[in-house]
Formats: sequence, C-alpha cells, structure tokens
Amino acid sequence: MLSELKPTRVEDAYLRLKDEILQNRMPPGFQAPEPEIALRLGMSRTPVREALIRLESEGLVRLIPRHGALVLPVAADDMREIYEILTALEPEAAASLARKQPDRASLDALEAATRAMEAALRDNDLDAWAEADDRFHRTLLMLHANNRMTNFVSSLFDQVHRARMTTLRLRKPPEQSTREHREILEHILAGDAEKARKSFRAHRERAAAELLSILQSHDLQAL
Amino acid sequence: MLSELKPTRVEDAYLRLKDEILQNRMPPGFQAPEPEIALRLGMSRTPVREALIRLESEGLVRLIPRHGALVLPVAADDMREIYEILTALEPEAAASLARKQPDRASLDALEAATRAMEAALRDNDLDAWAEADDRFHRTLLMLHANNRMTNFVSSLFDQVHRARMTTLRLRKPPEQSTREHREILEHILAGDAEKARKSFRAHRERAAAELLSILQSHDLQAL
DNA sequence: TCATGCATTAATGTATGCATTGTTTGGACC
DNA sequence: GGTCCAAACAATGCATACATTAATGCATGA
Repeated sequence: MLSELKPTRVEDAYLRLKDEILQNRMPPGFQAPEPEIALRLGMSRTPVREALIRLESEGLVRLIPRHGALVLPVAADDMREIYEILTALEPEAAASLARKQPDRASLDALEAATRAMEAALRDNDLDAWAEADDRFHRTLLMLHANNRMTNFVSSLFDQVHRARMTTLRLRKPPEQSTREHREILEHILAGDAEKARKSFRAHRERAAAELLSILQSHDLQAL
Repeated sequence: MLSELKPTRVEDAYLRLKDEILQNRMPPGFQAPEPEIALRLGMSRTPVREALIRLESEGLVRLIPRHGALVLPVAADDMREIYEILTALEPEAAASLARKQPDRASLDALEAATRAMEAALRDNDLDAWAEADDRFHRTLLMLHANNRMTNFVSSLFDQVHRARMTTLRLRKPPEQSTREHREILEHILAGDAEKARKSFRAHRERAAAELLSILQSHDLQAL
C-alpha cells in the first residue's frame, strides 16, 4: 500500500547538492543558474528547482531571481543566531532525557559517541573527533523524541558544518569539549536533569565563544 | 536593480492556502489532489506544487503520494513538541531583549500589544485578545533580531493557531495570561534579563499545561 | 573615454505534455 | 452477497515548451 521506496530525483538532487555544499566542493559564493545545475546533475530543471527550494528553506542556499542559486556563507552573525538557538534547545533536550531515565540501551549510542571522541582525541584524529561530536549531538536529539526540534536543529548543524571543519584545525585539541560531553552524559545517566541542562548550556556557550573568537582572530568573517 | 516587487503565483497560492487552513476553511483532514487545488486557485499545478511543498515544510500539510495534500491536524503530541520548543526559545528572546535595553520606541509596540490585551479582556472581546496576544509574541521575536528563530517560531505559532482559537472559548477569561504579559514586559523594561526569562518560561509552561488539559477534558485529541 | 540606449541573450515563472504507477470500478465467478 | 481480477482511470514526477523580463553586450554619440 504505502511502499515509499522509490528514490525520486528531487531527493537525489537535494542530497547531492547538499553534500557538495557541506564538503565545500560548492563553496560559499558559488553561484549557478538552474539550467546549469540541472545539466550538471543530468536532469531537468523541475526536480532541481524543488531541491533548491528545499535547500533554501534550510539556509544553505539563496535563490536570487535572475542569478540562480547562491551558496551562502555562514557569517559571524549567522553563527550568533545559530548558537543562540542551540544554546536554548539542546540543554532542554538533555534535561528532558535525564528526566526520562531511558533504558540503558538507548544511551549506549551516546556512550559510544563519547568514547569515540575520547579515543579520537588520544589518537589526535580530528576528523574522527568531529564526526563523533556530531554523532553525539544528533543522537541526543533523536533520543529526545521531538521531531520538530530534531529537524530544525539538524538543519542548524548542517549550516555550521563548514565553519566547524575549518576552525577544527585552527584551535587547540578539543580536550575541554570532550570532557564536557562526558560530563553531560554522566548527568543524564544519573538522571539529574538540572545538572545536565547546566552542563550542556555551559558547553554550548563556551563553544560559541571559542568559535567566534577563532573566526575573529583569523579574520574569517564568513565561511 | 533588485525590485522584488512582483507577486508570484507561488506566493499567492501559498498565502491563500495558508489562510484557508488557519481559518479552518480547509479543516484538518481535508484532502485534495494537486490538480483540484490548482483548479480552485485558477492556476496550473506547478506553482501549487511549490506552495504545497512549502506548507509541508511548515508542518501545515502533508503530501501523500497518490492522494494529494492532506491538511494536518495538530494533535496533543504536536502541542507537546511545539510548546516545549517555545518554552525554550521565547524566554531566551525576552532575556536577551532585556539585556539589550532597547530604546523606548522599539518597545512601544510591545506596550501597545499588552495594553490591547488588557483592553480586550475588559471588553470581553476574545478575538481581539487573541490577536493582541499573537502580536505580542511576534513583536518580541522581531525585536530580538534572530531571523532563524523568528521564522521557525512563527511557523510554530501558525501550527497551533487553530487549536488556540478553539480553546479560547473553552476556558475562563485569560486574566492570568494577560497579567503575565504585563509582568514580562515590566521585566524587559527594567532590563532584568533573568526575571524576564523566568516569567516567560512560567508563562509558557502554564499555557502549555492549560492547553493540554483543556484538550483532554474536552476530548479534543487533534485540531 | 565614457555614457546611453537598443538589440540580444538568458533565466525565471508558469503551463502543458507524457510516462509511470497506484487506485478504483465493474463484472465474472464462487 | 462476497471475492478476485482486469481494465479504465487518475495523480504524480518529471520533462519540455513558452512568455516575460532582467541582464549583458555592443554600437553609437558626446
């Protein structure tokens, strides 16, 4: 009845374009008209158009009337907006998770991500660290069971992805950040909602400040 | 150069459909295929399609493969999701506004909205009250200058709009809510970020509890 | 050289066409 | 009457066509 198993071109275009943007193969400032993108993707304008609209609603791209799609930079002010929202939402999710006292199994994924961060830190493998960090945050969201929040926050993660990749190597090893994740996890495990919230909030506030300061000191106004 | 002043059909379709949904002229459960909607709006499927995609991303509609667009109900669990997010975000905006100490002029709109609520309460004009309430919340967001937050929260307001319209008349006059708005405003004016945050949070938590309890006691699982 | 305006080009917004595929209907058969 | 199947129907996803209109290039003239 409801198969739902047919990969549509819109979906394909969406995923491919998003990937190109996040991997910086279509860097900020890159601009192309619909027909050109359609040509590159080997499909007609119609599905490309719909994919672009979606990317625009997620803040990765801007559609400029006669100039095609522009891959947006993420400027310092965007970071401010995004981190402000993350600072408000994620701690809420963490607190609620702590309150819920989910079964150990659900938390295994969080535990695994945290361990992966710690291991990556030891190995000095920044890419692995970033991946694990991302996984931690996304897992936490999933466990929290608020779809609207999950989707929205995910799109924010995507938006800062490039910036974080850049700054990753412009800063000291993320020891503190790793410790904070462990701490948050402990509070969740202990079922202490208030501490979880506080820790997470501190984590985000520190991360935001650090990111902004790196951007400024390297004069990276926009990524 | 950038005129930006041409009403497009997509925009027209979007606004008209959204209005019909919010005014309950297309009630939850209403379902129609693209061609039919296009016919009703007097345009081709293409712009209708794009408008529907947008409405879907805002959570008002769901596109079901062979059955057209379905106007979504807002169920109790959706309320939970939405209010949880509002409870986290709006107090943040209020706090930051208090911190910023904006010039009196910017706050006039908030003051006006609050006064309008108080007046509407005296006159027992619930529609006017609801309008003023909505205006208060939207104004606060605007003043806060976080576009991502503004847009997202606005879409959440839209989603609960119908439910609030219904419950409006199933409860006692919103005296407490009105008082709370006044209180929040006072804290902002006084520049007390923490109190503003606390008040707003309490406001949202109470409102959420009230709404959910009304829905339950009237057995309105979804609106 | 630089500004001006016209002709050309090209991108968008929208309509329409078409193939695919799921849904529904009308019987035939039990 | 109920069930099963095939044929007709219909909606979607995508391609393509087209009118509009902004951007661009170029020629012209100051």
